Amino acid sequence: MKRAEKREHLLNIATELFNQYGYHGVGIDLIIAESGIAKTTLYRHFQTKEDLIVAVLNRIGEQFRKSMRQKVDELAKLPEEKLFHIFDVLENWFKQDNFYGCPFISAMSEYGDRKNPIFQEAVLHKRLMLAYFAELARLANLSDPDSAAEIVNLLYEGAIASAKLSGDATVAQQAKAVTKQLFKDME
Amino acid sequence: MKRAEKREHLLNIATELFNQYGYHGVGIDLIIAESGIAKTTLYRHFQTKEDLIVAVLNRIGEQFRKSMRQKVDELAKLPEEKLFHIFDVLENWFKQDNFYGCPFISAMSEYGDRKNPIFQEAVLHKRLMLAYFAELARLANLSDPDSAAEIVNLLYEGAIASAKLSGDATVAQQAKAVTKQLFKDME
DNA sequence: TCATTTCGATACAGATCTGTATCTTTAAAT
DNA sequence: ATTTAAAGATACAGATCTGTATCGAAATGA
Repeated sequence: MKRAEKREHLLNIATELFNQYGYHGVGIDLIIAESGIAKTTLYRHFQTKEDLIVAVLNRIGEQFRKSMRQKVDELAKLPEEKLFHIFDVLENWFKQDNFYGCPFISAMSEYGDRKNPIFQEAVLHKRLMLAYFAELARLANLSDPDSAAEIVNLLYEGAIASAKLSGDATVAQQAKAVTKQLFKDME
Repeated sequence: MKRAEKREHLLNIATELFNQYGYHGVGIDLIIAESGIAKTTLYRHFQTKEDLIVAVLNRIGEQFRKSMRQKVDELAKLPEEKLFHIFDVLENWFKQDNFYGCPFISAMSEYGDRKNPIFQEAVLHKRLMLAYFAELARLANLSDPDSAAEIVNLLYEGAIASAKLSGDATVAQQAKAVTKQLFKDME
């Protein structure tokens, strides 16, 4: 395994463990045990545990946003409909076996200091998601796309929280239905 | 200080610390240092740290729901309007200096096993909140109060997450406006 | 007043945490 | 083939965690 591959492998393992057991709930020792990579090597790639967490969040943030864009583009026949399909993507996420809630929300819970780089990485991802919603709202020809994006964001965050709480993926379709009702005739 | 008072004092201190720094982020030693109560005494009241966390969640859940009811009742002139005023209560919560997000959401993040009593205590509170929303939806004469409650719950949870993320309390009014628009003429 | 009992302060036990130092092995390059 | 550099395994350091054991003080009851 090459150097870059080991870094990727460490990030994959760490992501899974953090998502399931939380950030404080997973120690470096568990990550190296599960990954089979030496502790020295881990600390050569990531100077501290916080650096590792930031790297994990940065990576899954990029992956999530890219995947969201792709799946929305696949689902939507018309650009105007893309905004609604984010909830179909959510629903599939909720149905996955390794859905343990939003890693960014969890990170903010455990590292609540706004100046902490972990918190800021979470804020960055959420702001990029909000910007994406505004982009889709413009494609839907909504009169106030920024305001629409914030409302969609409320339903989006609410759906994630509710799905984790109830274990019921259908909340995504509820959020979708509300979004449709709100923006059906608001061009 | 009597025995019962010490228990209350411990719960108050623990609540504040857990909310600010997270559950794994606060050790028993910090709680006893801040409260000025002996460790022996703490462990006489709460057998384990998890028991303490469950007690904290149970207590703030009861306080929160009771306070929510009282404030909604004060704000609403008509029973039909009560459903909307939950977001005014939320807004005041968001504006407080010691708002660090929802303690129950944080608890579920850190103790993600659904069988964990901590997780279950969080689920209990959220289900009681949902039942309260349904109660208010019935007061508003909505045709499908249970379904309305679930929609309100999405906006409610979304507002909490967004407020923590952005530090902006106005999301509560956005959620309120959306709720009004959705249920204005749906009696 | 004296015995009993409850409670508090402290030290400690044992586990676990992050991060480093040491030493061996492997790989690469000349 | 020999030197050099990188990487791995392991042990360890020092801090912190939860929970307990010990011992002294204070309150209570007869």
